Amino acid sequence: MSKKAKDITTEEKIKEAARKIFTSKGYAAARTRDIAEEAGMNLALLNYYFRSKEKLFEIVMIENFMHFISGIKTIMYNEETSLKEKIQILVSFYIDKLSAQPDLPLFILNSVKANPKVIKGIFNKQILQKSYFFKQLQQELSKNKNATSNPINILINILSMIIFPFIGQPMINEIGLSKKEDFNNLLQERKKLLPIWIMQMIKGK
Amino acid sequence: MSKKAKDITTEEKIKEAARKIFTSKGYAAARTRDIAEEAGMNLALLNYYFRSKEKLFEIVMIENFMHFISGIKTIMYNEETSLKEKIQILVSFYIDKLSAQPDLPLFILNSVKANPKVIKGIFNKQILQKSYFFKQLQQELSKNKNATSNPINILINILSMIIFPFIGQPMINEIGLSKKEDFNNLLQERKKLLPIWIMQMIKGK
DNA sequence: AATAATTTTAATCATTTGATTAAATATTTT
DNA sequence: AAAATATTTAATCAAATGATTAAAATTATT
Repeated sequence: MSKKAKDITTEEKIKEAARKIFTSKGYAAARTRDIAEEAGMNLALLNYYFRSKEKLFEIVMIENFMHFISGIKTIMYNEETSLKEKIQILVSFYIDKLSAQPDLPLFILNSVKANPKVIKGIFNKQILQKSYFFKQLQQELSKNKNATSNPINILINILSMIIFPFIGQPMINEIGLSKKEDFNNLLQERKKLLPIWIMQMIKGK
Repeated sequence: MSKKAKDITTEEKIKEAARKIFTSKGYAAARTRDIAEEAGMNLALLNYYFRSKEKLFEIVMIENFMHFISGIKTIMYNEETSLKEKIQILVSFYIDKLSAQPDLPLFILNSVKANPKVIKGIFNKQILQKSYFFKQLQQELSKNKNATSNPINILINILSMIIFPFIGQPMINEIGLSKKEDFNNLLQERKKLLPIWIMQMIKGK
């Protein structure tokens, strides 16, 4: 096996293990020994490849975050789709994505809270406001005279209703769900209904 | 100062410091020394009064959680108010409450994820489903034939749209807000609009 | 094949951190 | 006031943890 090829494999194994451990336990509770064990590697390799726990975390966090918002841009900048279609695609895309990685949102929210700087350069006002989605949203809101709603508030509603079920899952399970109707059914229903609810908000009854 | 009176003061000081440190840093990142310093107390008093960091955390977490949902019960069981009024009250009550303690939701969500057992005994299916609010919600949803929405999904939407702005604040600030329109304005607008949006969902356009 | 460079391992370090202890101080009871 | 009880403090412990080191093993270069 060539040097470079091996490099990549080991590095990737560690990063993948780090992603798993950091995402499930959070930065402070994750021990470097957990990560090494998860990766099946010697503890020292962690520092050999990434210098420190903190550096490794930063890399994983930024990759996680970019992974999370990578889809959003392509959807938002598409000039072929209507506002309604964009919302439908966004909802389906993220509900599926987060179903596969349900720990991701809480991890990202905690990370951003602990270190808000990381968002800068990855996502900002410009990217949102230059998007075709934002223009379509503004246009549709302007049609509705009475409810003078800030487009940001609509965006918050979209994100919150997509993301919250995942970060609140343990609570939802305890408070609301019986055995039959499991969490997945709930999500499937939300895939259908969320776009309807959101369009109602935008159109104003 | 009497023995008992002093007891309460010291204990309360530690608990208050613990609440602050745990809520802002999370369990793992909070050091007992931080808490002792915040309380202006000797480190050993922590163990003298609460045996361990974990015990202290449990107490603070349960109190936080109960504090958080204490309001919900009284609002939900009130037979004098309409569904719409309940939602208006719920929204205003929690937006005000969380404005005063914006770290609380993320703390609770992390705690419940780390230890889902704690919810049991504090809140459960029974409490929700026996409430007058739940009956009113079911009744209103049944009027709407086409959208066969689970009442739980409506409840998730209510909670998510109230809570998410607080847990996503650092992200919202970076992505969406310019200097003028600050976070507080956003919240005030949401106080007015959230009940409208929710009622639209329930009535089905 | 011999040498050089890279990667991996086992052992160890230094700090941090939750917890304890024994003595000192303060408070309550008699 | 004396004795008993409770609270507080300073010092210390033991375990956990991030990091380092020097040697061993592996891979690449000549």
